Parts: sequence; structure tokens; C-alpha cells
Amino acid sequence: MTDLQAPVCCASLTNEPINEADAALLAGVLKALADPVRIRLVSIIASSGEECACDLPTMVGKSQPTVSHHLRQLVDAGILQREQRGKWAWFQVSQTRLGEICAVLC
Amino acid sequence: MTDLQAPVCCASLTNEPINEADAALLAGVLKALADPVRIRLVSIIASSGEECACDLPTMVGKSQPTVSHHLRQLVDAGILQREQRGKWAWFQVSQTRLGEICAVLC
DNA sequence: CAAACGTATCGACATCTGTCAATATGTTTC
DNA sequence: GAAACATATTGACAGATGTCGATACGTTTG
Repeated sequence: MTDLQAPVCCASLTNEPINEADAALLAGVLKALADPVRIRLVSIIASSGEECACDLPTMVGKSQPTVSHHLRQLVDAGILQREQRGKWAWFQVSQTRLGEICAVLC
Repeated sequence: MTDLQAPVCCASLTNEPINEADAALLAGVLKALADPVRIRLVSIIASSGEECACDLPTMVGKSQPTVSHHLRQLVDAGILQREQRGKWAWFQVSQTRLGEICAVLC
């Protein structure tokens, strides 16, 4: 499995044709974001700065396993950062990662 | 079906929690981009300014129907613009659309 | 208009994905 | 250490998605 924590891929999509490997990397990161529930999770967490996993199932109207699954995808893609505090898991948005995505697209 | 040609959604993901409808819109646009073949198509077309559909199957190593299917998704999402010239279809990247996506993410 | 050619659509299929109930894992507290 | 609680994993299933061969559609050119 590719390391999705590495920089997204190339400098820019629009300068020169991206190669297949980098395209797959970028697609993986974008795919992590390309879901309505995950977008709402990112937006909720970004807006407040950080959120506890315990509050998110209610906020997005999905079951605890479903939310856990989505959070994992976002963490694997480097979009969220996870921090364990006692029995609670707290999440923050990686502005760095979002910035990388923007840099590649524009 | 929602109008994916409209502005992507909100001003910013990170200011305040996005609502469900806008999240679905944004997810639709991102999903159109979240595929290795489609990313390569966008990158190829953006790099050269415009491309004829006739050249793309060879360039990305996929069949003509498959490429046509991907191009359609990108056009529907407002990421590509299509122009018919005689029997050829030419495609350009909508920098406006890419810019909108960046604006929402950052 | 008939043949040639570029593109889109259809049908079929294998794979991937989102979802939840059930259960396992891990942490705290009594 | 046992009970309580937060989170992750597993298993199962319906629906979405990428792919291609076959075919239809539309435009140009003899």
C-alpha cells in the first residue's frame, strides 16, 4: 500500500502531464475527501479546531462504526490528525495537507 | 439530478460546518476528479491547453468508450469544457472550476 | 447517398464502497 | 480486577463504479 502521508504528489497538475504513479497517489487523497459524510466531518472539525470522535456520530447522523470508518480513511490520507486522550480520540484537520491539495490543483 | 455546473458550494469548508446539500454537491465534483485516469486526462489537457478526444485513448492507455465515459464525468462536473469541431471533440480545463475547488478547500 | 470515421451509448461483469449490527480492543474508574 | 465506556474491527449486503466489446449516432467526404 502506498504511503498516503507523503506529499500529495507533484508540484502542479496543470504544468505538465502527471505520471501514472503520482496520479494514483493524488486520486487516493481526493477519493478520501470525495464523500458527503467525510466532507462534513472535515468541515465540522476544521470549524471548531478539534472534535472528539464521541460527538461525531450524532453530528453527522451515522452509526459509530460508520463514522470510525470514515475517520480512518481521512487519517490514512493525511487529511485528519488523530490524538488519543484517555479513552477519547480527538481529531484535527491538517491545513498542510489541504494546502498541498490546493497547490497541486491550481 | 443536481446541477454540477453551478458554483461548487460554499465559500469555505473550514469556516463553518457545511450543510448536507452543499456537502453532496462538493463531493460530486471531487468524486469526478478522484480517479487516476481522470486526473491524468485533466493534467494532459491542462498542460497542452486543449486536446482532441481522438488522441486521448492512446495517451492514457484505455479504450475509447472508457475515455469517453471519463470525459463525460469531467464535463458534467464542470471541470472540462467540450467543444465540437466537425467530427472531433476538443476539451479544455476550466481553470475557474479548479479555482473554485481550491477556494473551498483552503 | 454511401462509405468512412470520430464519438457516445448500451449491456455485462468484476470490483470497490458505504452502511450497520455484532463483537473485539483498549482505557478509566470504582 | 471487574464494570463501564469509547473506539476499532469484522462480517454481510446493497448499491455504485471502472472497464470493455458491440453498436448506435452524427459529421464529413467521396
